[in-house]
Amino acid sequence: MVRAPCCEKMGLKKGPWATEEDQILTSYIQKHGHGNWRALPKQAGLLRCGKSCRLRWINYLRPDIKRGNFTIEEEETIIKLHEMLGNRWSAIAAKLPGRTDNEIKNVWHTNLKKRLLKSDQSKPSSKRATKPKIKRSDSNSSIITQSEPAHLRFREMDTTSTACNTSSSDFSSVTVGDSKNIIKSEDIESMETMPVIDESFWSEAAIDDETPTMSSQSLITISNDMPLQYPFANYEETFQQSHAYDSNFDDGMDFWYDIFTRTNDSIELSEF
DNA sequence: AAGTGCAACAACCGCAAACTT
DNA sequence: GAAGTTTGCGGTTGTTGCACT
Repeated sequence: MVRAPCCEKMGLKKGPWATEEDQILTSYIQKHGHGNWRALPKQAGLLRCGKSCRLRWINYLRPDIKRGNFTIEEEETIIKLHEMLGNRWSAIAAKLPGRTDNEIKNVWHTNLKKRLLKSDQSKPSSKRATKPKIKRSDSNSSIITQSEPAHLRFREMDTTSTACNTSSSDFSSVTVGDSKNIIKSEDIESMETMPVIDESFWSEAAIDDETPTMSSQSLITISNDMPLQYPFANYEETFQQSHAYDSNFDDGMDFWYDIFTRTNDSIELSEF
C-alpha cells in the first residue's frame, strides 16, 4: 500500500485555521454533511487535507462542543475514568458530552497529571510503578502497558500467543484464562506485592518466556458476592450474582470492557 | 520595555482498525 | 481473501499568550 503524499507536498495548507476557512468548512458541512473527509476539502474549496478538516470539525467547529474551562466535576470524572480506562481518550470523551478527546488529553497532560503526581508524592509509600515506554507499533505483539487497568490489558490480548501482565489491585475473585492457563485473582493479588520490575521484563522475549497464554476458548468466572475492589471501589458497587462466561475470548473481553466502562450506571447482568 | 520560561491548547503525524472494491 | 482506501485514535510537536525577571 502506498502512503498518500502529505499535505505540504500536495500544496495544501498546514497550521492554524483562518476564520474564513472555518466558515467555509462549517457551512459546507451544515449543507452537505461531511460524507467523505478526503473528498470534502476539494468539494468545499479548501486547501486542506481531509484529515485536517476532520480534526478541525471534530475538535473545534462542531456545534455541540462545550468550550471553556473544565469544571471540578469534569476533572474528577476524567481522573476516575483515566484510572479505569488508561489513555483511551476517545472513550473518556464519550463519557463527557461536549468535550473532545483532544481537549481531555490536553487537560490531562497540562493539568491533571501533574496534580495527581503531586498528590502521589505526598503519599508516604506509593506502589505506582514507573510506566515503561512502549512503541505503539508493538501493540500487535501483545505488549500491554503497565499503567493500564488489568481488565483493559486483558482485552487487548491476542487470542493465540498472549501475554498477561498486571499490576495494581484489580479483582477480588476473578479467573481469566483457558483450561490450561487459568489466571486467578489470587495471582493477580500476589502480583501486586511483586517488586518493581525493570524495563527488560517488558521485552517481547521476556513475555514469551514467562507469561501464560490464552486460547480462543477462555473462561471468565465471577464469584458470588464479589466486591469489586478495582475500579468499582470508587462507586461502591458489588456483584450479587455468579456468572460463568465461556466463549470466544474476544467476546469475553468485550463483555469485560462493557462492564468496566459503566461508571455510575448500575451493571446490567441481564446481558449474559 | 525586552527577554525568557512555561503552560495551555491547536494541530500534525504515524499507525492500525474498519471499510470498500 | 487480498489490496486499496478511509477513518479514528493516541502520541507528539508547534504556536501563542501570559507571568515573571
